[in-house]
Amino acid sequence: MLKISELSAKTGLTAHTLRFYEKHGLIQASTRSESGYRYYNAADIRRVEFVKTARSIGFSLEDINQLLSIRVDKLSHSCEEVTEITRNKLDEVNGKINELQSMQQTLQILLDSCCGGPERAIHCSIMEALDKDLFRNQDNESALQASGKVK
Amino acid sequence: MLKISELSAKTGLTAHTLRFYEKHGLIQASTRSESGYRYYNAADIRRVEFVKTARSIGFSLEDINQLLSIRVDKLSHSCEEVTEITRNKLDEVNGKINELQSMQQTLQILLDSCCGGPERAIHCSIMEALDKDLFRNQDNESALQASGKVK
DNA sequence: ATTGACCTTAGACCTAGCTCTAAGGTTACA
DNA sequence: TGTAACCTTAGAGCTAGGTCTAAGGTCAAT
Repeated sequence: MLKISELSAKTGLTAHTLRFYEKHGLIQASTRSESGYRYYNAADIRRVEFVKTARSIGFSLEDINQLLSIRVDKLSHSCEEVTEITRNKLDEVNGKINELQSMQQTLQILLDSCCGGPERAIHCSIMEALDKDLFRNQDNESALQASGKVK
Repeated sequence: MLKISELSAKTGLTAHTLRFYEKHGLIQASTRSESGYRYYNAADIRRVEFVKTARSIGFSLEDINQLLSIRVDKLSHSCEEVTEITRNKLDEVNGKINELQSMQQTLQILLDSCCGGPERAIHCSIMEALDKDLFRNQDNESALQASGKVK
């Protein structure tokens, strides 16, 4: 049975975070001392590790709550339910990657278009691009190329 | 000279957002009526469009504040300053993409490892993987493959 | 018995970028 | 003159996941 600071040391999660997870229904100390101290047994600890692992993969606390309710009663749940949570998360991650890759491309085009030197910014092609709003549509690259700013 | 609702219609930003940007020093209505109504002239509008464009690329409001202070006095600033802001943003975006791609890989491996069917979750390989903490290090794929869960 | 390290709770604070509400003043049109 | 649609401000609320504080109780070692 571990006290909260010992569990904190074992898991790398702060005592604050452990209490926060408890408040949100993710974990629990199945025993409390008379004075109210939390004591975590082996099963409690495994549950905390599960949460930590799921969190490190990127699952939200809400996702994890769902996964945990499957975990405590696996007979009543199917692999399909687990894969659905996982697939939803993957879709979300893929969506974010696409957004970021779009930003990445635009930023790279901007960088390629500018000399980047000590010249005064009076004709800086990045500033011009932002001013001319070459990004109204998805056609950034061709718009910038048409503007003659890409090397 | 546009009133705030007209500028809102023109830019697609809400009046709330325009006031919010003003509060954060990004934009301004250079004229106010006697009763306090904001009136935006052509230069004000171009500045708002600049902010909107920069925002759509992913620059933070703080980045945009820096870009704007360059924009109003280009003679005192260099292309180098502009590219530094842009490069920092690109680095940040690349960092996020890397994180997300790592999640993506892990989630894909999990999905590949599970039947995803109506079977009871009692031996679900995703649940097992989360329980066994196969993600303590970066070696996710080989750990999962070693566990024999990848098809 | 005292000290210092630990534990408890409720609740405030943080980020970033909005989004909305309340309470009231202004303007345009019928 | 009425009323609907607009405008103003200050400030609260939202998301997500913590992070921290205050005020106080407990425990172990000296």
